[in-house]
Amino acid sequence: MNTFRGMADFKYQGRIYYTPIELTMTFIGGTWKMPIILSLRKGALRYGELKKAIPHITDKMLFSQLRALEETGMIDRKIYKEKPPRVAYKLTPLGKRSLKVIDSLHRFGKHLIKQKSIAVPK
Amino acid sequence: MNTFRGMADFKYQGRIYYTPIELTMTFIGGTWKMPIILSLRKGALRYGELKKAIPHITDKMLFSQLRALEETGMIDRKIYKEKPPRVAYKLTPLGKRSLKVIDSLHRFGKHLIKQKSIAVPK
DNA sequence: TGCTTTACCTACAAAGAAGTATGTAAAATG
DNA sequence: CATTTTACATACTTCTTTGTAGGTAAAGCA
Repeated sequence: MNTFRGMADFKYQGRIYYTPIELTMTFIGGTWKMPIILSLRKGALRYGELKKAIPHITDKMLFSQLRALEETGMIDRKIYKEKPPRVAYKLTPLGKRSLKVIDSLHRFGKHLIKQKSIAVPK
Repeated sequence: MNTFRGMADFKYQGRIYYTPIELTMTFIGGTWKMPIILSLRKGALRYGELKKAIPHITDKMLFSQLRALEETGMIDRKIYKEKPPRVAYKLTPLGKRSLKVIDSLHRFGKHLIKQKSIAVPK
């Protein structure tokens, strides 16, 4: 059986990657990162607005994925020092660039829906 | 807290999906499906050839992901009734279509490598 | 007849991602 | 001064994915 572990292609933040695709998935993979990025495509949103924009997300996932997206430089977190302290999240240039990729995944999904004759309400 | 579970957007093979992107990830997501698809882009390969083409994959993952890709119609499995029984895997038209998407993910990864100044050997 | 090759296949364990439930601080509001 | 709202934060559990470590069947070869 295959137990060989060869040389990694590259490292990022202590993790080993064998292909650029694996790296991409660290930035936009998982259930919630892409929905968050898509929600921000028209401009900055507050925490509560994101929660409304993404119907099924829990606080835990929203907050942890926002932190993850911040750490990788996909979104910016801006605190406005107003009377009710206000926080807004927006896409960085890198985040905006990822929209093309996410759109490609979205279009393939729509193609699948047609091809596989999956019923979509509305 | 958010315990609301609303209406699903659509169903496929008993699973619930809220966006076309989620559906796409069922077809090409996970660690190994995209490397397998990329390995087949130049033409059909046998099981053993795929194993050589994808250095770090185990038998378990190669075989289970080949089955998954077959089930979703991304690849075809052809058995040649020759003296040493021979099996070849190749992309279906749907599998070929996914190459565009995978390429988009690949290019974004390369962009990240440049942007984040990640060292890549060779 | 025993050994090798090809193409699988499975039980079990470990690791990682996501969900459940609950808590908190600071300011506005009644 | 008690209550509500906003924006988080964490402990714990469950679910899913991946890895480890084996095994098998069929045919050809020595």
